[in-house]
Amino acid sequence: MPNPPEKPTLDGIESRWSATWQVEGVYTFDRNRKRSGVFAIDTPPPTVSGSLHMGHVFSYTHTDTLARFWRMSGKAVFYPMGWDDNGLPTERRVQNYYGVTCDPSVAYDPNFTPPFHGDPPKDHKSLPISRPNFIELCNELTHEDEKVFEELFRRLGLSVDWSLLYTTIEERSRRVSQRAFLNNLARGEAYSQEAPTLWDVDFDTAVAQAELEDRDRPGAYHTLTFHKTDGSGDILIDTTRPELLAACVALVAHPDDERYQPLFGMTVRTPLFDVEVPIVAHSLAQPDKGTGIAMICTFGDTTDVTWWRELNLPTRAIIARNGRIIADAPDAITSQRGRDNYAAIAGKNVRQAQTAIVEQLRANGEMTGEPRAITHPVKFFEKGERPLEIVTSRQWYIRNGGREADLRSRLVRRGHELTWHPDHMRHRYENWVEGLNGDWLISRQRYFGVPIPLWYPVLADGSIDYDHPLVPEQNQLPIDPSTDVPAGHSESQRGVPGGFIGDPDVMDTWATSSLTPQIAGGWLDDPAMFVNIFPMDVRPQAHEIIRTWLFSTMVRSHFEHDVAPWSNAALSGWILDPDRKKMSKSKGNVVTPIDLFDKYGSDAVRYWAASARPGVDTAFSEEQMKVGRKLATKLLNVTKFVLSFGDVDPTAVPTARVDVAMLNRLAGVVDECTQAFTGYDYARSLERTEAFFWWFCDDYVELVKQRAYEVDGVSSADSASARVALRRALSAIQRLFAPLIPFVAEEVWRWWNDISIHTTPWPQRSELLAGCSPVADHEADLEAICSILAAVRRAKTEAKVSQRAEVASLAVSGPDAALAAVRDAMIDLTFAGSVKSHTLTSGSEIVAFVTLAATAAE
RNA sequence: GGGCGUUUAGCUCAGUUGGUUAGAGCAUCUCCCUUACAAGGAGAGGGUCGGGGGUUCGAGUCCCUCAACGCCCA
Repeated sequence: MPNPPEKPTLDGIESRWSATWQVEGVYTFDRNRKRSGVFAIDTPPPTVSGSLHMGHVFSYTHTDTLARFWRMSGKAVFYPMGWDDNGLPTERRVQNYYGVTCDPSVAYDPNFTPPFHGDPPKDHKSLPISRPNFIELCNELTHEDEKVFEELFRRLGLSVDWSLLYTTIEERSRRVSQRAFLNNLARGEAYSQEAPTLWDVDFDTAVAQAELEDRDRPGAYHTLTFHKTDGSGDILIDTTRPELLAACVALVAHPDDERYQPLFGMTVRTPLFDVEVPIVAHSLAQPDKGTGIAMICTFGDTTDVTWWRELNLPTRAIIARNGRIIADAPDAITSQRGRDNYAAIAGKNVRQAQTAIVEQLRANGEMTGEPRAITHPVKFFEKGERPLEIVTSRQWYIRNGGREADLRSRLVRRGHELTWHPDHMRHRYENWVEGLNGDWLISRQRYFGVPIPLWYPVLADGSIDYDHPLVPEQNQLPIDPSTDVPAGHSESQRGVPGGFIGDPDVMDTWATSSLTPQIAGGWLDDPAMFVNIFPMDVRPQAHEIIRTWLFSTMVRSHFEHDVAPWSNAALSGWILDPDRKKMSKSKGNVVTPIDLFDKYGSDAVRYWAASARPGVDTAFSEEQMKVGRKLATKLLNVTKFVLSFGDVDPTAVPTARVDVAMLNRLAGVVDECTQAFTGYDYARSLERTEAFFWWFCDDYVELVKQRAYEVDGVSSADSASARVALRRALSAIQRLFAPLIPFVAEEVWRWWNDISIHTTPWPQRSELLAGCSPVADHEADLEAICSILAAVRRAKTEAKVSQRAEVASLAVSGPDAALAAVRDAMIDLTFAGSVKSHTLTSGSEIVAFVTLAATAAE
């Protein structure tokens, strides 16, 4: 027996149904289902050290609607959650929160307590602590942050199976990450190399190409005078980095540049340092930039690295990892004045060095004119504050096609195997892969991360043999080579000749998060389940991390499984503020999701999110949330109305023309929504459902209400038709809304059902129309009938009378087919419009003449 | 500089393979307390579909071109 409450309300439905879903295990993944019966989602693990914002709410809602649709469609949905707590963002947050820094030279203190828990005073000088203490704090704080995240996502109504939760630093992830790396190593896909590396001097770590960004920075061209060694004069070059003059190894011009063609092969002497360098030709030199001839230094930018490599130039590095000029001058500087000039910049940072060099150049007359200010793009680590330098260091790489055209094209083809939502996002992937210019640098000189699981032999002379790393046993994983010991060795051999030393580095966060399908899916722990979920169905994510997360996941899967890790990639758009700017903290336009849940309800916020087309940047709109709340309220009320007739004979069949027509229209909506969701277009499904729903409430329900009530003059058969049609429609409508506004859908469903709507099958055309006679053109029928209803309403509105006012006579004329439909619906039109008498006559166009009854006031 | 996207009503956006008079919501205006719902309902006004050119019987939709805005990559 249906049991709607006396006063339906949206208050408290989130907490009530969240709790019920948890208890009933509504979202528990059935791990016995075979691959064809599974829909598997590679959920993005949010960075827990960051804050929760509307962007999360927005994109995670999109994924959840898909999960719910497929679950109702009979799939076992693999929908895990993960927390990305690994890596630099967590380190930074821990430093700021507790007022500490990690110093590996400090000894572990088992009784350590941090000086602060949040908001250290501004003048606090951060306290150096040991690496184990630091990692303890990282784990402690991320655990707190994760609780807040889980609370938000539960409140949002994500249908994740929380028993599948993983974090990117936990034991399982470290094991998967190290195992995958060792597999890459064994197959020759990972290698270490001493090479020029992009280096952040503040974070003191190498960074990868994918983490770079160009930022426009002010700079200045300085015109330097180089002296031809044959004494035939000087050459002027423009540079923005005169401080690297001591690192100059050549001058370069374009091979087609007629101005410099005669000089190729000659040598010049550098200003200040008197080093003889060749003049070389390379097509990357830009004739229209400055004087058209540039100095090559080791290393000022990535072009220098290319020139150095392709032209086989010597190395004269002068910048240390701390961003300062190293103490010892390159051997190539031999003149006394050169060594004196170098001594004047040694130990300075690059800005100070530039000032000093410019002074020296001026004093020696080797700079022409004044520096000319320009703005130019400079490479930064995306999280960094100072320009990257390039230093030479030993690092680990995973091949990604950046150095092999063959692999590159195979990875491009892998991208073609995906269905992209929206489709044009495929170009981002292709552009990125085709533009790679080096392999993926995965080692980071940091602390909180998955260690590179290797040791190296220390040779008799104390040098380290990087070419023959010692590899752990698989059952040892995960290891920390700074505390664990390789097989056949003892701790006493650490760091001594004839012994070993652990790799001090950790892997980049992406090197682990590129394995989320393997971590969440149980690659190592639950291979029986893994074959049932992998390759997964969909990777939902933000488009700005196609080059990092999506691509790196593709690389790992390509190597490990020789397959694309998913069949679909769904790229979410951004949230824009009402001025079409990307929402950000600094602009002060960020709204807290919890406040919006409190204000409008989770369903209303989801409604706003689900209204956005897949992949489209979307304006933040509280107006849309208000509309969503209205919709939820309407669903409560109309459900109460439909259920107010008590039990309905399950064998009853709709017979009235308008009832069958309505169900046919709804069947069409069901088809459209099924098709839309199958194509990942939750927004279209919402739009179609919603449009139908408002028509259903405003026209259909108003038409049949009196008949359903079985007021005087209505037969019980006609009444039964309306009641069963209402009931069938209600059931389908609630289920169509369930993926989108799951709380209110569950609320109204449970008024008359025992099982959760979210595990109830998705509606079907056949159930709506079961037993109904076929109709020729239900849309024409509905349009004819509703046009008469509208005409009656318009007449009353224009007369400024109540819609209850009586119609003395209604004269309808129109084509026979339309008249037939109107005739069959006349009982409804009569009650809905308070029509006292009517006539139906043939005509060309359907048209109604409405004569209102005289009222007492007139 | 290369790639991609967007441009439709005051605002936010639909408009699928070209096909009646281009739609919705919000906002505005008018009216109505009708027993599912006033956190509601009925109705109205509002657009040379960014500019220009072309293909076609027919273009918001296809082609060319220009412009503005945005994003990704150099």
